Amino acid sequence: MTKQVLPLIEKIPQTILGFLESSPSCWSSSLSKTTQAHARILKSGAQNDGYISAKLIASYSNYSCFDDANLILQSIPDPNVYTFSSLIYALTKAKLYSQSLGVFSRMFSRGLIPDTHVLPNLFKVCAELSAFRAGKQIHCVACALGLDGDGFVQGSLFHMYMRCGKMGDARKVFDRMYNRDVVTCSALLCGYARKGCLEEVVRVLSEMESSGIEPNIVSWNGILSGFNRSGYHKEAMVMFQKMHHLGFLPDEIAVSSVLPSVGDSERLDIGRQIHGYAIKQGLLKDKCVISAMIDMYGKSGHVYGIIELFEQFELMETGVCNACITGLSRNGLVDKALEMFALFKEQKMELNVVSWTSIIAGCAQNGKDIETLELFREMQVAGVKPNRVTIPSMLPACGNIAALVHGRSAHGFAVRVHLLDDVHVGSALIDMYAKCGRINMSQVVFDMMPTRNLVCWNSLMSGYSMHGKAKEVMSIFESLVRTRLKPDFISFTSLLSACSQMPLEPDSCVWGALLNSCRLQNNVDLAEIAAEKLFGLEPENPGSYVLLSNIYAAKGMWAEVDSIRNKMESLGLKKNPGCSWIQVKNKVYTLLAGDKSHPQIDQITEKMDEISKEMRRAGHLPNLDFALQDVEEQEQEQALWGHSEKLAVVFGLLNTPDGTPLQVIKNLRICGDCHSVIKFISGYAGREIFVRDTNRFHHFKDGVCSCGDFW
DNA sequence: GTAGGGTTAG
Repeated sequence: MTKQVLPLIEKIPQTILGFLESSPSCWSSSLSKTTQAHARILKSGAQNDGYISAKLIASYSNYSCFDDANLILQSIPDPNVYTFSSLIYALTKAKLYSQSLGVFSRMFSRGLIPDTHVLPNLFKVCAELSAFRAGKQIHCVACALGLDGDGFVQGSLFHMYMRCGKMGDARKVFDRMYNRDVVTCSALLCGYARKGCLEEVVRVLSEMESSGIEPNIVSWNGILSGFNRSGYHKEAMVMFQKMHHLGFLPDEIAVSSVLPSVGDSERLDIGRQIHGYAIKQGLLKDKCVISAMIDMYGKSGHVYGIIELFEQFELMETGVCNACITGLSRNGLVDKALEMFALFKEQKMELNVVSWTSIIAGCAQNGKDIETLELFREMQVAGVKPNRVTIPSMLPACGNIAALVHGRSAHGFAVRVHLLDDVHVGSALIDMYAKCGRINMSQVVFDMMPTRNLVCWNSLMSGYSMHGKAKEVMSIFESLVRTRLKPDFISFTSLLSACSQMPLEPDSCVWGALLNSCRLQNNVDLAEIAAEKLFGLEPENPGSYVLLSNIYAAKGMWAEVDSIRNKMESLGLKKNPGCSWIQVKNKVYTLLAGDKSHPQIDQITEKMDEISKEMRRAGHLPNLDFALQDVEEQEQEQALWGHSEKLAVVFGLLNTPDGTPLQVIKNLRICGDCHSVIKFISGYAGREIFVRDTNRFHHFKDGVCSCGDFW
């Protein structure tokens, strides 16, 4: 019997002592033994004894019967610290942290004083919940009770502050600890590395040396992983070299901890040296080393490195395959990545959420929007549950092609699995809704976020700016300035595109905006200046040539139009073909400008004729300023009717029930003629029509457009 | 009954 139990036993009546002296199996060898013991206790009237009830609580908790345990606690008229602490211990062990804290607060409010046994449990709870304030309060209680010199209390307290990232508090506890060993020192080293404090790391190392505590491989690996995980790449590489220099041979863990930093710094030279070292030490059998090495080559743009390592590694291991998919997509080889992914499926490889998210992100980042959505569906069919990384990876694809239905269902999923607290998920939703024309939903998502970072604010501002809502952008910017966050380049870009002060050196975006205003104002002279700047800044972008040519064409300056066309030809630049997308019944259809091979072309032409006649009858004439060829009027008119956004809208009219809103996206700017035709259709056909072009949103309703005919 | 190290997805 321990010292603590003996005084308790002296107070226990004789009948109860009988239970204690019987073998432990009588209490807790099975749940039924516990229930039997419970029944006997109730019969003997011993249930109100603090120690006996504590043992019962511990036994019930052992079988996760926390309700029974709680009931016992509540039924005792006069529970003691030991009774409460047995439940606190059990709940903490079962990771029911909030409940554990709840029991503690009940205990504390009854005036019971925590002891050196309860306190470590409480600090562990605070550590797991990152509940720094609660932890600090309990620390104060411990100090007031004079219990903060206890080794266990100090150890758990130190751990709690470390987990909460409070290095100052952790260090104060550390300095008072008498049982500092290599384990505690390693934890401290890792904590400082996570904060990027190279100086502190070096100081702790020298303190260890002077107090005769030798750092081991785990200490070094902790330093490496700490620096690496928080993005201190240079520091991670410095410490890797230092460790090697001091004679510690980096092992598998050291190598896989430092390689991500090497890749992020694009230090292919260092990466190759580590590769050589890994071969020499025989570390290339380890799956983490292989994946990290593949990842390093991928980040450094060395595709052959990826393939070579992948082919050398004999095992088909999920992590290694995932690293390959990411490495290939990162370097634009998304088709190759898709090919590999198909092969993995064929070979019945175990594909996890990282595998699916990797290929989904690869597709989304390489313009394969439709594939992205298909893979997202396929993933769920395969029984792999998307997570907080998958959702923000696939949402941009929904935004790009305005696949509102898919975006909404991803939103619904995020709600069901409680992902809305995540800033990445939130920002991606804000962006998706804005691009799908639902800026109000963007605002709703933003308003409901519990915490917001700069990306969330920027997404909302760029959303409003895309919708031409300058006032809103400015008022959001003002609110942003009132927070602790600091607006960055992106915030200012949204603000600038919404208003026109300009404290920065104009870049291609600004000159592009100016060129577009010249088109609106028919200002050829200024347009030529802006276009010249753009030709210098982005000589390979056909957009600025086309825009200037449009301005000439609108003024009937056909010689200038020709000269621009010749210039483009001599530079080998081609006008991007006009292309629009529309979603009909969950499927996205692509329509190309002037495409006469479309299966429904006859119906489309017929419908267009009908609309054209109706328009003429209503007094609208086609706006030939936007026809870009110097040809006869009738031909020009036909070219206008071949514009992809008109084709898409008419296609939508034909293939959806009356009254269904239509959603179209265009890869170029919408032309003025299309704008007035679509405005007309929205009234004539009674449809709400959303058209998103490369930089603006147009919401047509009852013959009017949200942009006020100015874009 | 406290306490240290790894890869691949945004």
